[in-house]
Amino acid sequence: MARKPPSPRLFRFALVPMALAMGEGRDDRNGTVRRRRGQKGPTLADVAREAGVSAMTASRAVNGGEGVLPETRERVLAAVAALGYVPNLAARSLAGGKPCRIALLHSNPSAAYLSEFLMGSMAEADASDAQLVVEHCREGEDPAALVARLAQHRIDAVLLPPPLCDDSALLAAIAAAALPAARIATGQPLAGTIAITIDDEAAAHAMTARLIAQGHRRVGFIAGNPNQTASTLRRAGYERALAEAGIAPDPALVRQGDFTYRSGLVAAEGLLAESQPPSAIFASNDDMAAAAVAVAHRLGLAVPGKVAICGFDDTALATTIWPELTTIRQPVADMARIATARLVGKVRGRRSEEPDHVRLPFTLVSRGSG
Amino acid sequence: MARKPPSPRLFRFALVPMALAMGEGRDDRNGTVRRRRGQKGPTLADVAREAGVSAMTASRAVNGGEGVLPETRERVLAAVAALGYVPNLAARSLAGGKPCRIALLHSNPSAAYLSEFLMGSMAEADASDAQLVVEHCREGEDPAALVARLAQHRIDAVLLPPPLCDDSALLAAIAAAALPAARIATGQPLAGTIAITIDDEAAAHAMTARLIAQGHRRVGFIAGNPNQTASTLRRAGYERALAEAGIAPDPALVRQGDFTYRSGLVAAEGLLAESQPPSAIFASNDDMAAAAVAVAHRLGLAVPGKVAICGFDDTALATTIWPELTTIRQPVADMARIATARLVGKVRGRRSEEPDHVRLPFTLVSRGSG
DNA sequence: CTGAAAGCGCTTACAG
DNA sequence: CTGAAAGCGCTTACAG
Repeated sequence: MARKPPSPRLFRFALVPMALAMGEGRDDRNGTVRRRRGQKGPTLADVAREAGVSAMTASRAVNGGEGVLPETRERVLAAVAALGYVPNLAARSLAGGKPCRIALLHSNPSAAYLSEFLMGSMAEADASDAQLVVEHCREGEDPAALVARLAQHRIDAVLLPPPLCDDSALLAAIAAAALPAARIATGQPLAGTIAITIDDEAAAHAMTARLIAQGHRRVGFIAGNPNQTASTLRRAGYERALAEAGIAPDPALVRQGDFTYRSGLVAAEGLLAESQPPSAIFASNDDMAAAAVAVAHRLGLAVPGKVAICGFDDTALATTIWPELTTIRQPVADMARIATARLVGKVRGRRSEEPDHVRLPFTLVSRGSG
Repeated sequence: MARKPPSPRLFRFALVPMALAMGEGRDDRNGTVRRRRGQKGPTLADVAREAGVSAMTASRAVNGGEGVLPETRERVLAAVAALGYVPNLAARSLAGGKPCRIALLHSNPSAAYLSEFLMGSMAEADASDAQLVVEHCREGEDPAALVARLAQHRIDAVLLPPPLCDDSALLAAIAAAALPAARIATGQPLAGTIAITIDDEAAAHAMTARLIAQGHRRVGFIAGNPNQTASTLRRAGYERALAEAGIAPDPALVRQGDFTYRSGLVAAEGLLAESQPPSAIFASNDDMAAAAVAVAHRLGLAVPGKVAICGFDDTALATTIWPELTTIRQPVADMARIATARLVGKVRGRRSEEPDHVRLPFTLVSRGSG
């Protein structure tokens, strides 16, 4: 016996609730409807249904929750937890319409610095739904060409770790392109760009003062590459500490380095060959300090017994060699994280009351070398 | 005089072409239509219009171009170039429905290795439209908890650089979760997982054979941490080279290290204190080789004059110290790139005829130390 | 405070 | 070989 077709009215009743039950009116009842489901986990719609609200409200609750009744918000968050909902970033960024691509420009691939920097940047980019792109700048590359390349890649902002943070030609090209930029660890913040630094002068002062407090009166100093503005600040900190202790600066105790181990070798050899050699050497970075340690050992000088040696940066090398280096640690990952967050804010047009220049605290790490 | 309303037919004609001319039926003629444009550059639709094809065809031409007339393809590509079109990754991944999140798991943050690894992985992830997530594994973390965390983050596959590539408990948990994994630089490829390696045995053999060819008969060896399978292979290569040269192995010339500088210091001191010290030392990594150089210098032994010293890995340290280390370079970035590409292929269900184990060529880098 | 609708830019079925 | 339509999961305007 043939079944009677349902009346139009009944049919509609049967259809609507089912569709609703399936979620967002999707039609799963027959094979004629095309489906394409990429995501494995639950979607916002699933969360909304679970919480008994609209997708909109669920979205609002998930993102900050502004303008949502606390009670509603709780309900949505409970659904999120129950379902194990994780937002689909692609959908979010497509719908949001505010893509944000940030380029990390680097020329001097100091691997240790770069990897810590990347950790911070990537974490922040991930959290802010921004995309991080790493761009290597070739030595002496034309800044204009570089900036053109960035435009081609739809870069919205740039992260400039040292030494690029102090490259004035590059800075000018970036400014000309009106690209937001964040300079990390520069010694010379500029108006119009974000600068995340530590107080290099204060850090160098602290290290030198510590040495003086230990009784050292002849403290040698190995300066960093003058192409980095932080070098000047470190030297200024050293000189101020000396002055405060009433120690007359001795030009013979200051040598120019360029941040390389080689330059540290030369500088330390010079310092330790002085007729009145220093009893302590403060190098402007760890590579040069490590070189000083090597020279001391070669000369049979105990470290720190005969000569105390301190570095700056707390790179991997500081804890690789023996004795391990007393040095200054910068919170590189945090600096990168903050710089990235600021840039995302700028790109997304967030109105920020925060100052463009952020100074993070450094740490004097006391280890065996001095 | 009032205008006559257009006939229905005319109206439709007027509407359709205008909409087409505006692109994809968007209606820009009055303010009542809501717009929301996130992207700054041209879209695929713009390219399609410029090339006089449908968006579909433009899409096909842009992606590989399978099943598109060469001529059509050329036209689309010309439009891409003319407009400076760059695909919107968010849209692509949302529509593609094949999101791919790859986690880079690391426990031993050898910064130099990690940053080079990241460069390769990020570049490939970017090109493949996959998302790279960096996950740090705490020392002795419960593998099951880690894998659960990965699931929570919707990770589709994992990248395992050393030493995690050899962590059997972790490997088991990953296998249990059916997560595709790529092990990089493991000494022991396994069925079911991707392994990207160099031939550690051959590399160590080459280095040792070179030393022997230089006239060294007493070649010391500092072994690596046994928790990395590559350590065994390096030692095997050293022993084979000795055997091939007819040199009887001397147990006094082999010391156990653990890849740290400290362990290299101890091993080198032992080796050089032998009554018949080696004239060359081959350390299983650069940190230990650098330590050996330091010990030699402290003992007043010229490097390589009195004792030649070689390392393995070509990390930043190899070119930081003086003399610079002769060592073996692994193409870390390429290894990471290939591993990432393979993983993306697996996740996207690409049928691959390629073997699961890929061996890349290494390079013996000859520098000043030996 | 909450929701129905449209849309982000692209690709996947499905047809020709 | 090519295309019109639907849909990916989410958010933005716009209304209540």
